[in-house]
Amino acid sequence: MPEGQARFRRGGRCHGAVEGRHEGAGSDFIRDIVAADVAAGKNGGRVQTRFPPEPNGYIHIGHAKAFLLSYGVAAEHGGKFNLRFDDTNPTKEEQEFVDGIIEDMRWLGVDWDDRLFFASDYFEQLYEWAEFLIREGKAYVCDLSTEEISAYRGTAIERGGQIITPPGKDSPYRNRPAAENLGLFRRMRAGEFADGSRTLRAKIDMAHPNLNMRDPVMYRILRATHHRQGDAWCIYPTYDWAHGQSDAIEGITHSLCDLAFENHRPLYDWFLDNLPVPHRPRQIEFSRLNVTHTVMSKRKLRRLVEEGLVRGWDDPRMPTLRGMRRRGYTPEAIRAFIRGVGVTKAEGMVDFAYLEHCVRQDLNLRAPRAMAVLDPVRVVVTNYPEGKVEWLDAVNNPEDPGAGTRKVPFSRELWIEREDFMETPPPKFFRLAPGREVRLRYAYFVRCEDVVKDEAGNITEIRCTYDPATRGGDSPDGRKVKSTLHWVSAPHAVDAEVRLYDTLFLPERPEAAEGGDDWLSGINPESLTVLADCKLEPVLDEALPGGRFQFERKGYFVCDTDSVRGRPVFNRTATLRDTWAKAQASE
RNA sequence: UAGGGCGUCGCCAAGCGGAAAGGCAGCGGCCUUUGGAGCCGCCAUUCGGAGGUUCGAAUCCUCCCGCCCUAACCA
Repeated sequence: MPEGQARFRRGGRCHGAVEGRHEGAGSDFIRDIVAADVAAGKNGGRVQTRFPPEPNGYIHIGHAKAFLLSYGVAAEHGGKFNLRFDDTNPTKEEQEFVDGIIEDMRWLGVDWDDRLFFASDYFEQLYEWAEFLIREGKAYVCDLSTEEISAYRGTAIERGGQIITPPGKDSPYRNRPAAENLGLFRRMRAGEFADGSRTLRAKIDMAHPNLNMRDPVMYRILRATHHRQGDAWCIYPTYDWAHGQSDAIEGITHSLCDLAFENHRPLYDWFLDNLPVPHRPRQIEFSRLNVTHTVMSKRKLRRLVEEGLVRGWDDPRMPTLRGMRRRGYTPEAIRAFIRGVGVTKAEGMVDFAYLEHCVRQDLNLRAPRAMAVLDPVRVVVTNYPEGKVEWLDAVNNPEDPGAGTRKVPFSRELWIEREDFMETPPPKFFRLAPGREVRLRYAYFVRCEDVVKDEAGNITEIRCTYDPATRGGDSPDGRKVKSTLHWVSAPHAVDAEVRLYDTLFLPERPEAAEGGDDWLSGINPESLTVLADCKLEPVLDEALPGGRFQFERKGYFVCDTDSVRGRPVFNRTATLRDTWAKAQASE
């Protein structure tokens, strides 16, 4: 089990302070089914699951829900988890994505030992089983075109404003003798026919109410170089024909997939029932994950990448695992999020705020703090000696005493956040203002004495005096200040670029936009803000890409791979909760 | 239309005939050298709707309504 051991089972409602949801995987209808199967001794009490990604793109947080579920279910029963690439369509699949998916899954802490498989490894077995079905009179070679197959299947048509679903019609090739089918099928494999000219179809029931059962296609002729098989094949199995049998070959006991395949389950079962398979897997469907303000289909994500709407699959705004990694999300936070949303058959849309909550909760405990001024304005401490520098003690993480302390340089000239000063402050503004005293974190109390402006009226400098008796930030006379500001010593500041992110889409449900490409119109033009003139305290110059910090009062940030020595780049993972900003926004 | 699913607080989600858990969001307050964190409190007389069965229903039955999926030689 990846995290924690406690299981929170049905009927075992937790009475203590810690509820199961936070400690273990919790329970859900799938775990209940699996537990019942184990209890009933099915499969000899064995549990084996799999995750079958198609290597045609990078995986996203929705895929994480799927493989974390399958991985978790197996782990909870001491079972096995397989990674199997579903590479049955050579025209769309690439090695690059195989490598990327493996990397992303490992990052999330998933382990499959030596059980890395490819559906293409089973092509020969699948072929043999296809011949078996032909000999049994349960599959036939069909010469109908795509359009004809669709028409014969009984595709829905509109008649007088009503949609009618006509029954299917048998293909004229449906009753070819087995021997003829066998010959034709072998010639299909041998490459004697043109692409798309024939298919092998299962002979099931053209009147079946479930369209998937109306003689589904098992093989199509397709001359394309496969990323692993090269040009060894010119016929390729369809998903329906490959999937259940691959599960059977691998000894999968519980084949978990999303609701889209619920309609396919009768077919999944039919193949297994009609073949001499070594094992009988069981398919169970659950609802896929949706998160507000983003899109979750590989097709759409690919579109964003290809049209340059984002900077790549690993753009920090993307819901891809590489994007989230670059954004600074931790594997632990993602796992907590997936655990938290649960597993059901109800299709929902999880609030992005919940994802943010999960990262904050994790990072609050682990991220070392540092001071960074994102939008700097100069402060001169007029009564502080010129040239003097003091290295003051700062706590690295108030949530973790073990994180220790560090030294922060203080001097006469400082940077503070432009928004932390107001010449004419509104009633609830606690920060710096003319005549007002505030605390500079870990340093001194300072009082604003004067403001210097340029001819345009912009503030160029805030002049303050400090109280030497408040060194470290405490006043011996018990004097209180209303706020504490973060700051950076100007001569010691590290110049940096900081990238702020907002949701990629403005609407909660971008895909709800009517038809076509309308979902693209929901793109947030301000999803990325680049701050080129930020001032960081010295320790941050030593940050390594991937290093996460809390910039005090500003949020969680991660060092980006674009960083160079002396000019670090940071991505904002998430803001801190900000009740002041909220109060202002509600005015 | 046919077939398959789903409908419990703004968002997730427990609940499985004895009578509405929890988390997120929101709202108050306490505390605070991060307007962060933490802590305390509030937040569904009601479970898509209507009937019915029952001493008792979110849980069982009937009908109705709404939403999603499939109708690729994609997965």
